[in-house]
Formats: sequence, structure tokens, C-alpha cells
Amino acid sequence: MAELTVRTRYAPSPTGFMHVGNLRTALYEYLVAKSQGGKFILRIEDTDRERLVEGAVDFIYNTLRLAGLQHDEGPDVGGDFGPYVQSERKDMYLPYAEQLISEGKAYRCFCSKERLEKLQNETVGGGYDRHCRDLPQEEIDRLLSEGVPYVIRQKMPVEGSTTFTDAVFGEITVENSELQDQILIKTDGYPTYNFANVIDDHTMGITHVVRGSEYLSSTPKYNLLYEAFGWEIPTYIHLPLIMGKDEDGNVSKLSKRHGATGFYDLIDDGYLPQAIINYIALLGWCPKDNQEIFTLAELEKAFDISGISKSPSVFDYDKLSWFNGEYIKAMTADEFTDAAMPYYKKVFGDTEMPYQKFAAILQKRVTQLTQIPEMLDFFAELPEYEKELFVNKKSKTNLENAPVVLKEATERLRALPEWTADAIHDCLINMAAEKGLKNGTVMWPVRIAAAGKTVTPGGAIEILDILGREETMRRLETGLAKF
RNA sequence: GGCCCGGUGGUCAAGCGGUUAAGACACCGCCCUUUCACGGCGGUAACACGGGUUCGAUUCCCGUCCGGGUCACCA
Repeated sequence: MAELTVRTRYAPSPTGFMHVGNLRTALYEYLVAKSQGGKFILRIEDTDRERLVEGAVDFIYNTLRLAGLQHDEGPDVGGDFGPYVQSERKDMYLPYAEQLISEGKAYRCFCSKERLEKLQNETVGGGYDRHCRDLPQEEIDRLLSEGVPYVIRQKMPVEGSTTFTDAVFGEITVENSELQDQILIKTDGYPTYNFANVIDDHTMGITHVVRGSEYLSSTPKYNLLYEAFGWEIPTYIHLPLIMGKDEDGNVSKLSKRHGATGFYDLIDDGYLPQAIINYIALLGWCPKDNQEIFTLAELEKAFDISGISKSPSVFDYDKLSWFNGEYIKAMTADEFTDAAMPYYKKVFGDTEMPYQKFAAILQKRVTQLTQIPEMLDFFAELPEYEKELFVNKKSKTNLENAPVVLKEATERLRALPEWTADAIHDCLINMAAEKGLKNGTVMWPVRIAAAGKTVTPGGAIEILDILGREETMRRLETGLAKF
């Protein structure tokens, strides 16, 4: 018998914000499908018109594209199971609910919101009392003819328990008494999220439902629906939650108060999409061989459901930064220049700069692209600084020898026939040798005068090379003038 | 509060009855060096607690504690 094709779906609501937790769910949905030669489907769940945000669907497309998670079916690319936008499917749901009514598995509930609220407040552990579950037919007809608004509820079993198996968490049992007669269709005729979800997943042939573990305890509700229709229950893969840590060290489900947690927030903070994907792939999943750096293609090969962990994990910006640094170091100089360009422009505007040389000094130092401007600002303008910066114990420099070194170096550099990194290097190294000085004793004052700060990307040679002879001379003289 | 799930260093995590309890990030030290980095080497640091089962428990069972999730005409 032929193996059924694995089909997973990512079903976001277009709210204009994609949390890393959601993105990680999308990633795993993608990986579950791709690791088994399956299809990854995108479905937009936009039934809540109040929360609709302009342009949010494009935002979702862009995010998935940037992350490299290309869907095989969806509103934009089509497919055989459309439409892929829930609002375009709205007429599908009511007939299914009515089918359940005719089969005695669901019923119309005419209770007012006020009555339900009152119930909620008065009853301990409040909930619906199934008042309309066994209304006589005449009563139903009367209410219907009076036009009393109603919802459609599913009849849940009153006793017993429901058990299902999750691919990650194993066997889970919930008492049916915990389950209320869930609403399938709302007063406005629209389906509830849970109902639409089940109908859509089934009609779209979804075989593996991948979602956060917050759905674990409500899964029996879904299964009772599948059973009511006589449909096959999908494989469930519940994912451990991603947590954030606040200032007090308390952890809770990751949210905006934990800082930049949206995918685009992270991009704005100078993280690369691939580094983010790599990092979150490992948040809740571990490969057999403990490999850490993965391309998406490698993840597709290595991904295995049995490697998914059950315990929640804390999002760690330090580790993300490390991944990001690794990705930056692995770039070609041209790739780096492209990625860094927006940040270059912040410092230098449209002035052409020696980008190849920038790449050489920046790539191994940068862990977030946002660090670039403050690393290069001294190239644009020499900062104000005190002559005390020339003092450095390790380099054996002090206020006495610094001006002497500076003067000598200035003259030698001025006389250089050619302004290249090699020439500058030889010039300064030779000077140190001839004068019997440590290399650092020469390099330190020169670098300080050239940069005006103690911490710089690159050393004296690289900085002088980038500055050019004219600007170097000007800066060395400015430094000398401080004595 | 009821129900569900989880609990290995600060963080991510291997482990799945017998191990000196891996590895990564972070942190500390040393080396390299022209500052900071990069790179190399080394170090500090963990099985929540109490009972069982067993020749033997981090691993299996029970309880406690702690943490999280969930209980909508929201998705």
C-alpha cells in the first residue's frame, strides 16, 4: 500500500506581527513535511474581522520568503484544496454543523450572553449548564420562528474520558466532564476557530497537525469532532513553548515584554534570517549528532520528530548572537557588504567607501549588523579625545614616549612612496625594530591618533590604510598637537 | 482553583538501568597579538526533594515541591 503523502499546514491569523514562537511552529511544520517528502500548506485564518490588519497577509508572505519556508499550496500559489483563505470558505462550515444537528450530535442553543455570563459567575468553576441540549422540538420551533439568535453546540459525552496519542508527549487522557458543549457556529453564523480548524484540516487533507503545546489539553475537543464526523484523526505533534525571561528573572510564554520577539524586530536588531531560523530550530529540537550550524536544506534532511523535546525553552539572545556571528563570518565579502550597506549609509551617507576593506575588519567582530555604525563612526569624523588615551601599560606607552613616537612615525609615513597596507606595515614595524621598541609601543599611539578611541575594529595598519595618507597625516598632527 | 504537561550547570541541551553525566552559548584564566575581536588551550558550574522497584537509579513507579499551559459566541 502506498504511503500517504505527509501534509502539514501553517495557519496564521493576519495580525501584522509574527512572533518567533509562531515562526518556529511554521519551521517545524515545514520540516515535518519536507523531511518526509511531504507538502507544506499555508492557510490564512482571518475569521476575526476586528483584528484584521491592513497588509498583514503580505507581511506573512514576506516573512516566510525571508525565512526560506516556501509553501507548496496557499492563497498566492494555489493548489487543489482551496480556497486557502478562511473568509472565502465561510459557507462551508454551516452545512457540516447542520449535519451534526440532524444526526443528533449537535444542537441549537438559544441562551443569551447575559444568562451565560451569570452562569459563569455563579457556578463554581463556571460553565454552560447544557440548558438547551434537550429542548423539546416545539420549543425549538417556537424560538426559531421568533427569530431568537442561537449558536450551534456540539453534544459532548457526559461521562468517560478521551485519550489520544501525541507524537511528542505520548498518551494523554482528559475526563470528558472537563469538556463543555463547545460552540461550533457563532450567533453571526461564523464558525468558531476550533470548528473551522477541524473542517479545514480535514478537507485539506492535513495529516500532521503541528502546533504549540498550549493546545494539548484542548485536543480531545478536536478529536470528538473528528469522531462525530467519522473522520480519521491526524497525527498530533505538539511543540514545547518558547519562554522569555523578564528583568526579575521570571520566565513566561515569550511576549513583547521580553523585548524584540517579532521576526522583523530581530531583523531590525541586526540578526540574519538564516541565523534566526538556525537558532530557533534548535530551541526544542536536537539532532542525533548534536550538530549546531545548519542550513535549511540540512535541517530538512536531519529533522526527526523523535528529537523534539517536551520541556519549554528560554529564548536566549546571547546564543542567537553567537549564531549570527558565525553566519556573518561565513559570508563572502560581497555578501557582507550587501547586508551591511544600510548601516554604512547611516555613517557615510552615499559616499563611496572601501567596502572590501571594511568587510575584512568587520566580519570577524560583528555579531549584530547594528553594531556597525558605532564601530566605524571614527572614520567619518575624528572624535574628541584626551591625550591620556595614549597611555597603555601593555604597549609600554606613556605621555613621554607617545609624542616622540608619533612625530617619528608621522615623518616616516609622510615619506612613504606608496600608501598600501604592506608599505604601512613595513614602515611601522621597521621603525620599531630600528628604535628597539615593542611593536605595540609604536602601533598604539598611531592607532589612537588615527581613531581617537581605544577600541577599534582593525589595528593601526588597517585603519591608516583605509583613512588614506592625507587624512592620516592630518590626524597624526592633531594628536601631536595635544602635547 | 479544576484539569493537562514539564523539571539534567545561568541558558540551549545529550542521556533513554551500570557513563569520570557529553557538547554549545555565557562566564573566568592562559596563549596568540597592533587595541577589541577572531583563533587555540584550560577552568568554574547540573541530574528539584522524599519514598519505593532493582544487585544497581539521572533514567522506571508514587508522593511533595516548583514551573508552565488551559479552562471564551479570541484565534
